[in-house]
Amino acid sequence: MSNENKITNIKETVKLFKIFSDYTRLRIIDLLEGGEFSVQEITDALDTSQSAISHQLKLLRDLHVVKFRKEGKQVIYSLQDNHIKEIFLIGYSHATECKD
Amino acid sequence: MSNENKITNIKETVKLFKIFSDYTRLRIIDLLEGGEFSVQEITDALDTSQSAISHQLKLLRDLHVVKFRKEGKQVIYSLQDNHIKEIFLIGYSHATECKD
DNA sequence: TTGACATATGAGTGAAGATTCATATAAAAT
DNA sequence: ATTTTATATGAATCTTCACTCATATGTCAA
Repeated sequence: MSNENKITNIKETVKLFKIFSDYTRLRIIDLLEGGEFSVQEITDALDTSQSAISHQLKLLRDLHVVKFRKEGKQVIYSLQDNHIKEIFLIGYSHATECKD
Repeated sequence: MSNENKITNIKETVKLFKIFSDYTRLRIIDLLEGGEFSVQEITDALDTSQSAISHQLKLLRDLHVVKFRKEGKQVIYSLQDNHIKEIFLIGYSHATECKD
């Protein structure tokens, strides 16, 4: 592999890990693990401001981590693919099972 | 599981993912994948200031990601366990193989 | 023991990023 | 049509964090 590609790959990997490296975002992902939820439900569940949640959802949308559908005035979010689920679960188990 | 524990677990997971969410740190980890290297070698390989590298190494040390031994005036670093290697490689392959 | 080299570290700076605040948009209800 | 409810978003603020700069520590060589 070229050095350029190597750099690009590392940078992509950083981007991926960054998704999971914020408390609010990870709680959203953790919640959405369990199904689909409206912004309201997410906001209530995480006890965080609606605005903060919406900003993070925008981020996750832009990164193709979540998808959404509209239902009346509500917007229902869910995880985009299992891809994300997998990485989250692997990290979660590593972080919790293997204490040093 | 209690809610307290859940929160703690998520926070631990965030910490874990944060390790991998910086370009310099990830390059260090990627390099150390290949064996042990002195600070000098790391500094040269990553073309970054010695100070910046040392600061990140301190972080990685504190998080038990790397271990080190002294050899004369040199300090030789290597990865602490396979644990870290695994997560890095999983993230790396997800980030690079599965393009959207 | 003095000087050169390797690494570590505290303080300061700057940039990225997460939250708040105010407000916009859009759909439903009255 | 107007009000209420749900969500989104721009700007400002505040925080986190990575880097630089200066300097400390420690080891070897002369």
